[in-house]
Parts: sequence; structure tokens; C-alpha cells
Amino acid sequence: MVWANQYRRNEDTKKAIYDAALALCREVGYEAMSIEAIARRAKAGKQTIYRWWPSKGVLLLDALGVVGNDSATFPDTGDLLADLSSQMTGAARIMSAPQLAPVLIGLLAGAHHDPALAERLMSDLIGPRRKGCFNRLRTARERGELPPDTDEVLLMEQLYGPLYYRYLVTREPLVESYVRRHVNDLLGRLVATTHGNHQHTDPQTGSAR
Amino acid sequence: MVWANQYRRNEDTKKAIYDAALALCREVGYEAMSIEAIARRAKAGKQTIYRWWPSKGVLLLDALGVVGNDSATFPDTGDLLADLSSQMTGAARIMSAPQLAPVLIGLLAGAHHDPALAERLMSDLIGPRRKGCFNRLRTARERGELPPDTDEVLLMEQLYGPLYYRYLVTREPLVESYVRRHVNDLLGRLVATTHGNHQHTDPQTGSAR
Amino acid sequence: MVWANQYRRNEDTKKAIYDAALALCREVGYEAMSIEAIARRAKAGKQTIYRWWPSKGVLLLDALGVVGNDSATFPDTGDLLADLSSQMTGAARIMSAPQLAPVLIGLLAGAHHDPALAERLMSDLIGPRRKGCFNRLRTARERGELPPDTDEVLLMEQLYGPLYYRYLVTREPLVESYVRRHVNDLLGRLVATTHGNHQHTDPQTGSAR
Amino acid sequence: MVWANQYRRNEDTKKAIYDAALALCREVGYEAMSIEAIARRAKAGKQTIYRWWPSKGVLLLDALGVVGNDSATFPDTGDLLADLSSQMTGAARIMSAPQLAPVLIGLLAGAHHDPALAERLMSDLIGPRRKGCFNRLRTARERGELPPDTDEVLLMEQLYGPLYYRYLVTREPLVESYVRRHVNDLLGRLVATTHGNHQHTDPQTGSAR
DNA sequence: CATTAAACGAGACGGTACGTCTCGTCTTTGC
DNA sequence: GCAAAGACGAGACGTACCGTCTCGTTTAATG
Repeated sequence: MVWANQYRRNEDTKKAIYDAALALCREVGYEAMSIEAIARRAKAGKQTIYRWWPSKGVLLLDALGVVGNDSATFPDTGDLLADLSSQMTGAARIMSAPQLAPVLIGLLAGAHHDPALAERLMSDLIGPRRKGCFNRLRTARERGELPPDTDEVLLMEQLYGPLYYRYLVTREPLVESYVRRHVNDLLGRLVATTHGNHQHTDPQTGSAR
Repeated sequence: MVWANQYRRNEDTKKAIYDAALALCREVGYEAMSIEAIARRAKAGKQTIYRWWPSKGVLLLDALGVVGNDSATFPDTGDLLADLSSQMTGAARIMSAPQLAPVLIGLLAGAHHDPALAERLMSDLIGPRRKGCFNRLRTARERGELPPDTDEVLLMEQLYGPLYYRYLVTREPLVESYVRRHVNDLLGRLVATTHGNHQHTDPQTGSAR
Repeated sequence: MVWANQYRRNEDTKKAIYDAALALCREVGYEAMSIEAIARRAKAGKQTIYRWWPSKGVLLLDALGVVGNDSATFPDTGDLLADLSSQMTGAARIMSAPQLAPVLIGLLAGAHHDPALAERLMSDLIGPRRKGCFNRLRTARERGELPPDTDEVLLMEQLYGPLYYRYLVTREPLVESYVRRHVNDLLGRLVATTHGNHQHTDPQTGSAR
Repeated sequence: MVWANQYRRNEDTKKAIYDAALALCREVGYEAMSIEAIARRAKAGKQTIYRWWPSKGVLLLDALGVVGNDSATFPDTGDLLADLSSQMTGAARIMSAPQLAPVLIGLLAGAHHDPALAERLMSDLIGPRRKGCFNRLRTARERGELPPDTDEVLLMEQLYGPLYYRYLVTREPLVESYVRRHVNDLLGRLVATTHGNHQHTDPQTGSAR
């Protein structure tokens, strides 16, 4: 593609740098990972890294390759509660993956004093996911699954906030049961559904769990 | 008293180090702040700092002097909604204070790879506030202001989660109107709905008991 | 040539470091001179020094630039006594120069627990001078100026030993008259020459009385 | 005795400090030995050391206890050559003892920028030995064993200079054969004796070939 | 004896330097 | 003409000692 080689960039080197960055991040953590070490491991010149990425955080964000992945697309089976549960447990699983957890907090912290990283983080990682969730909630509202006066943004933050809180502040494991309980609890108050208890039937087996 | 000077610690030096740490954190940010610079500004020897604090984060936590302050005591006027609004807007104001915001995210990030800092953060900063909120919610439940099957910990996290989300993830200003809208929205649904969720969790650790 | 810049070394920096080292050595002495201070004065990074020299002593030895200088070449006018007197008074002058005296003793002391310095000292400073003297003595023996059974090494050490003794042990000034008296006395006994200098000195202080 | 306890000095502590100093000197060498480490090992306070000794060198000199020992007394059997050989081989043995060699050079180097150490070194260690030798040589001259115009000080330095030269400059082992050869050679020319020594040594390394 | 003054161990303190590490820039060399 | 290699100035890291300065606790001598 034209753009990719517009700057005569060596794709092999790029890949080696991404690999080295990811490997190092897993091994020593985001903070302890140095550009020097990435270059060393990738057998790349330091200048090559400084030429193409403004900071360790942005490099890592690129390396994660989150731009094009589909984790931002929200499922829409028609059942809002099920869709939210499924998407959010997936998100929780990713957030609490041992390799990724320290990365995200590192990136979030870095964004507080690195506007470039902040922008990339929002446009590539956070933004698309917010948009996907927002759209799903709007659709739900239009279908009548949610009250017509629902503030989708506020609801979205009420949904995801506690996950981030657990992940970032108390560092407790984001187990699936917690996520489901939270979503049921929050949505349960909001939607007009008869549901005496909060046990859910597994759509696959049909057996109560 | 004997204990205080048991280690023959110089209180003037301690104060100078706290002052220097706080000033530097404000000026250059948590990450960019070095122990070397703190010592320089406090006219203290580096060893003096290393002698008394295990890390930059713990030093800063001590410097914030959050241990004994009363921001952890929850108001109880009998009106839960008003009390929550007042406490949470206060918390939001503190969190979004320009001097403090980068400190907290730095500490939270640091806690992810520094167990000692994590423990201090939880025991001195996060824990007491969680406990205060938990107690206020329990009192409210016992008074009948909340449904008898309310899970205080989950509710607490639903209350504070979005604040941290805004502060840490999207870095939007934590304006008072947002906080009030969120609290009204969440509490409003709760007091007007019957439902059930009967698991209880420990307010400190959050783990089910 | 290629070799010199094989390591892409910055010659300006090298010169600045040599200058700083020599200046500092003169000002504060060998022991009190720190690598940190050399770097500071030379406006060089500490790492640059540690990269190229294994120790303060070796750096100073290089800075003295004794490798290529010609003080190691022994004069040969055909008159052994005159040649020795001239070379040794020169050596004595150098050894007792106020800037150099503390350097040499520092290097000699350092060589006792730094094999690398010991080797450099011998190969660059001591060795060539020993060789030059040895050759001159051998030539003299071959010419019949010295007895055919002369041990040049022993004689050399008998010649220079007292100079070092005065310089290193009693720290008396290595005045020219002493050197000449010693050489005359030693050689006079060895070759068939009239000689005589019968000044006596105090055994404690060594000063002439 | 009154004087000794005038300052109410603890003799046990003093002994422990001496022992620690000597042990450390043997183990890590003079340069690497710190007052901090001496205090640590002697279980003494640092202040106690700083109270009684002006420097590491003087402390060590005291610890060596050279003041009163009898190595300064010169033998007088009537045979000058034998007496010199015996005394000097003894001195050489002491100088080249592995534990002492680095101490002496350290003290000599220290004396170059520590007048107090220089004075103590001369009055306690070097001076008495010079005096003893001087007296023996004077006696020999008065007995006619040496020419009447002999300069005892010069001769003394010609005798001992090469020993120090080997010990300090070339760091070759001060083997007995070398000492005897040197004394025989020097004295042999001076007194009326038949002698001869035809061994040759390499001028660079000094080792016999 | 009780007082008292010093020596003592312990170790905090402000400093300096150590030798290593990484930063981000700059230069040289090879492909 | 970009990329690797790495030198460079800069400066922080955490440690070791420096020499000074309290602290309480012996310990010896004086009163």
C-alpha cells in the first residue's frame, strides 16, 4: 500500500520492534521497559524508534494493534442485558489478563502528562469502544428496551466505571460473576422486565446455573 | 513521647522532605519527580530519604498526610441522597484538583508493580474512605432508606466507579453537575424499585464472604 | 588513520578530559581527584570516561602522555658519568616537580591493587626508561667504560633506587647536588676515576649540615 | 599509669579497633579499608575512632605497634657485611610480606598529602630504622671497616634505595639472593674484599635469565 | 555514696562519589 | 539515503563512606 511505504519504512524492522516491545512489556512491565531495551532486543537502532514513535506509550499502543481489531464492535442479539453481559465480561477478561493489566494502567497514567498519547489512546482504544457501546444503548432506547429519557453516556459510564474502579483502584480480580451481578443489578432497575431473581438461563444449554 | 523519637528522627527534615515532594509533584508530575530532586530541594541527603521511605510513592502518600485527615468520615444528616451528593462532589473536587490529579494516577499505577505501595494506598487512602461509605450505606439500609437486600459494596462501586472512570480514563473534568446527576440517577432508581440481590461483600477487600 | 577512529571516538572530548584530569590532579591531588569531578570540569558525561578508561590511574597515565615522549631516550655522548648525571638530574627534576610528585606516588600505590594500572605503568612509564638506561649501561660495558662483569640491572637499580627512596620515603627534595654526589660516588667506585664529594648529611632529616 | 587513663580511655575498645583495622587491612587492603568498616567490625562507634585518631593511616600505624618493636636495632657482630646482609634481608622479608606490602605503600602515599601521617611515619617507623643503620655505619667507619670519608647517609640510601625501588616501583619479590647480591656488590667495592657476582638480569622484568 | 563529666555504642544527618543505567541527540559506516 | 551501531552530554539510580552531630548508657573520679 502506498501510505505504508510512503516514508520508505522497513516493515520487518517495524515488526521486530513491535514484537520486542510486547515481549518486554510482558516480561518486565510497562514502567520498567525502556526504549533502549526494545531497540536492543529488536536489533534496531534507537534512532529508528525515536524517528517513528513519539513515546514508549504510543509505540506500545501501536504494537498492541488495537486499531483494527473487532473488540470494539458491540454484539446486538436483540437482548440488551445478554449483549452487555457478554461484551463486558469479555472486556473484563481482557483487562484482567496478567500481561495487559499493567499496560493499560501505564498508558492511562502516561496519558496524564503526554497529550499525544492521550489522543492516541482515546482515538484508537477508548473512543471506538465507547462509540460501540453508545450505539448499542441508543438502539436499545429506540427499540424501547430502555426508558426514552435514558442518558446513554451516563449509563455507559455507570456500566463500565465499576469495572475500571476494580481494575485500577482496588486491583481485585474482575471475575465474571461480579460483572454479571453488576450489570444485572444496574440494568434490572432500569428496564421494564419481569425477573423475580437474577439467575440467568444459559442460552446454550438452557440449564439454570 | 518515647516512641516518636525512638528512632531519633529529625522532624524538621521530615517536613522539608514532605514539602519538597509535594512541590515537585505539582511542578513536574509524579513520574518525572526524582528522589534526587526531592533531596536537593529539601536540602536533605538522599540516604535520609532512602532510610525512611521504601519508594517515591510511599513517600508521597505520607506527604499527602491522608492518614489522619477526616475526608474519610462520611456525613450523616439522615438524608442519604444529600449526604452522598455532598461527599462525592467533595471527593470529585479533590480528585480533579490540578495538583492532585497526576499524583493519584501515579500512585495507582505504581501500586500495580509495588506491593508495598499498594498496601499503603489501600490501608491509608482507599480503605478508610471505602469503609466510611460502606458504613453510611449500611446505616441507610438499616433505616430503610435503601432496600433491605442492598449490596453496599456493589452500590459503593457503582457510585464511585464512574467518577474514577472519568478521572482516570477519559480525563474529563469532574464537574459537580455530572456527579449530582449520576448520584440522583442511580439512587433515584434504587429507592423506587424492588429487586433482589443477596450476596454481600466485604467493604475493604470486596471479596465475597 | 582508520584505527584511530575505528571506535568513532570524539577527539575533542578526549582532550578535554585529559586537560581536566591534569588540572584537577594539580589542584587537589591524585587521591582527592574524582572521576565525577573530571567529567564535570571537562563537560563530559561520566559514562564517556568509564567507557574508555578502566580507572582513574590509567586515565591519568594516558593524560600524562608519557607513551611517546622522549624522556626515555638516554643520552650517549661517550662519557657515561656525564650522561648518567644529566639524565638522572633531569629525572629527579621531573619527579620532584610539585605537580607530578603526588601523581607518581598515587600511581605507584594504585598499581599495588590494580593489575591493569600496574601493567600500563610498567609498559608505558617505567619499562621504557629502564630499557633506555639498561641499553646505555650495556653499551658502556661493551666499550670498556664499565667492568666486564657488571650486572646492568643491579647497577641501574643502585643508581635509581636512592632517588625513589628520597622521593617516596623521606620526601626530601631531590636537589641536583645530591643526585650528582650519588652518581659520582657510585660510579667512581666502579670505574677508575678520581672523584670526591664528602658532604655529610643528618641521618634523620637528610638535610646537609 | 596515670597518663593512659587520664582520658578514661577504654583499653578493650582500643584493642578491638586495632584488631579490626589490622584484619580489614589484610582482607581488603589499605585503600579499600574504611573507618566505617573498622567501627562496624570492632563494634565501636565511629566517633570513638575519630576521637582518638586523626586518620586511617595514623590508626593503622598505631595498630601495627611499630613504635616499640626492636626491628630498628641494628646487629653489631663486628662484621659489617654480615650485619647489613642480615638486617636487610630481614627488612626485605618484612617489606614483601603479603599483608604488609600494601600497607606501607598506602602509608607512604598518604604521607604525601597528610602531614600528620608523614610526621608519625617518620618518627615511629622510618626514623628509628634510619638512625640504627646510621649508627652502625658510623661505628664501622670509626673502626676502619669503611673509608674515613664515607658519607653514612648517602651509603645508607644507596643500600636501602634499591630495596624500596623493587618493592614500590617494580613490585618484584624481594628475594634474599637479590638483597645479598646487592649488599655484597655495593660494600664489596667500598671495603677491601674480593668478591664477584656475574648473574645478569633482564632490564624490563628484572628476573634472572 | 551520690554526682558528674567523659567516653562509649549507636546511628541520623548533609554531603560527595561511586559505577550503572537510560534518556534523547548526534555521527559514522555499511548496505 | 535509511538503518545499525553506538558515542555523547546529561542526570537519576541506590549504595558506601565521609566527618559531624546528637542521643541514652556506662564508667570512672571526684566531692
